[in-house]
Amino acid sequence: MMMMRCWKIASLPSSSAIDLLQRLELGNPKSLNSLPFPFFNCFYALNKESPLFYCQNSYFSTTPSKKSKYVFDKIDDALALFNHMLRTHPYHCIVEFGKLLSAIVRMRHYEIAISLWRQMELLEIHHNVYTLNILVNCFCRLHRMDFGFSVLGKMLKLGIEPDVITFSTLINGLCIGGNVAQAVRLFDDVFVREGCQPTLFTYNTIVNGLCKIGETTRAVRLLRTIEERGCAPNTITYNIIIDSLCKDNHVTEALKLFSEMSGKGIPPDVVSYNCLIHAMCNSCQWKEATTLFNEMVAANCKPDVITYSVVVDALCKEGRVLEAQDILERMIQQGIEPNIVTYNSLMDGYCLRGEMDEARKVFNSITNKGCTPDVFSYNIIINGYCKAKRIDEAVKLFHEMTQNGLIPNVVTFSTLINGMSQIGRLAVAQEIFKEMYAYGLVPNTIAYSSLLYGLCRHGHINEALGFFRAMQSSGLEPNIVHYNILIDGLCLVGQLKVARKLFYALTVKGVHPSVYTYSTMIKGLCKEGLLNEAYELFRKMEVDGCMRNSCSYNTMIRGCFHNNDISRAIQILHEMVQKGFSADVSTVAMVVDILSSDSTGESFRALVQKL
DNA sequence: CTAGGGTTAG
Repeated sequence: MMMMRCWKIASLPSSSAIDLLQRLELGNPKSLNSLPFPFFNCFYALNKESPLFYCQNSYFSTTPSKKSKYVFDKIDDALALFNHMLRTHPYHCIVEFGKLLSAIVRMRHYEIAISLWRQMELLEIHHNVYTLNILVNCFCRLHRMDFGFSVLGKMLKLGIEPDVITFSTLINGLCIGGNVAQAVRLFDDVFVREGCQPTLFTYNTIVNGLCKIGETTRAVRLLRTIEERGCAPNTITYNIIIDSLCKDNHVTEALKLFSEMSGKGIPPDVVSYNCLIHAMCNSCQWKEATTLFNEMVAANCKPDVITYSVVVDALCKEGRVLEAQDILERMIQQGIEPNIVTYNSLMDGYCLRGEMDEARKVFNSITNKGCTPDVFSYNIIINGYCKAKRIDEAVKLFHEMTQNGLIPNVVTFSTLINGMSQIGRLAVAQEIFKEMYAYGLVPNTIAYSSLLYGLCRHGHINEALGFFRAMQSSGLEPNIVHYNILIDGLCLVGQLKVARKLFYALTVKGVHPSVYTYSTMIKGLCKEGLLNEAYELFRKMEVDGCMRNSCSYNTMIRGCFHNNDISRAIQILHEMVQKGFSADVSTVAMVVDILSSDSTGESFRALVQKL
């Protein structure tokens, strides 16, 4: 740590280091080592633009400049400072306490910030609008809007007038909880009816809320309203909408807004480019992604760790892990250190290819690279082992993560449940499902579907139906994946009639069948020899607006083979090839099987030759 | 003190 401190100071030009210290009234660098007693570790930054000044085992005896803020690398250091401040009499001014609370909030320790806030209150350290706003924000982040609004009441009782930040924070809280309608209502109440002046922060919060619930069109309308009201949108306003348009697959519109902002003199930044590059990479438009990358460099927007991580992730998802490795090396050459997200993407890339030993190598090297595996890292590698049917290693890592102080989440549990379901260890899968509650977690739709899948796949259809009803009683709305699993499970145990009934009831339930639903139903019908009905459904699905994919064709062709309708199989095979799809492994296996059989092989060959 | 971008499960 000592070395690190020296490096930090040494990395500053000496004149600016001394200047910095003088502004902090801490004397010259040497005096740091002779400070009275080890106390706390903290970074003390003058402001965003200033270099960080690392200060270990020291404390500040004087009040630093107004713009300064605390940056801690450990929560304990923040607590040590707090305790120190409580022991100092008379107390530090509330502004200093506010800065400390704000540093804790930046570390996302909302509960701790609330607890310190309460301690201050008990010690009759008077809060101001700043510390009250921080408290509001903490409750908002913890999804406790009820308490957030109580703080508003408290402010009024204390005679402290809530300001635009108080309301913007509350509006943001409502948006975070998906309660955008209420957020808009609060906005109208405060800023329209009461005639308060919203800031761009307030508008951007609403724009973001609308985008996050998929109301991008409304967000664009709000962008126009903001302009009409004489408030100039900024880069962030545009970035929020550009990102949302990209995620909705409206990349053309996103690009339109992108050029619009430049035209208005609102400069795109690294975030704007990252959103667009992300969209291009994910849709395999590599040429466009490269153009944007070069453009951003030319526009003096330096690609950052997120830019490179986006590219690494997209390459990995395409199975191009070696190219991803190249990018990773290039980013290091450019002086940008990969972070845990970059390594997680790379690791997942190997997992997706089933190359678990390579994935493990990445996992094991994370610590050496100066990063710490997080819950994502463990979830990714656990999933990799589950998919590779190496369940023991998955379980071992689950225990390892808890030993390392990481708290498994719903994804961890769902992954393990699915892994156990896949290999038929249903009792264990059910145990893990129950274990979730012990961790204070609430299973979501995916957690339910993981176990539902196991029950169905292994023929426990009645248990599955009961479990499905339990999910509904818990207030979760079933989606198409649940129905796909149930329909498949019903077909598997020969309950075709029930499966069919469920299939035709989907639209009434307001759930749209997916390509997979059709394939499942077609497979089920073929299994019971109802080839004509299956074929009718195969034709009808596109009429109903569900485009056939490779899986649909393969399922239908296998169904034909299964029912010995070779000529129909060939007809559909022909159509499939014309559409640019190809036979999958099990279809090819069936074709090979038929070709090698004496009875049908001959006629099959004859028919194939006619194609 | 309030607003934006990248990673995981069915």
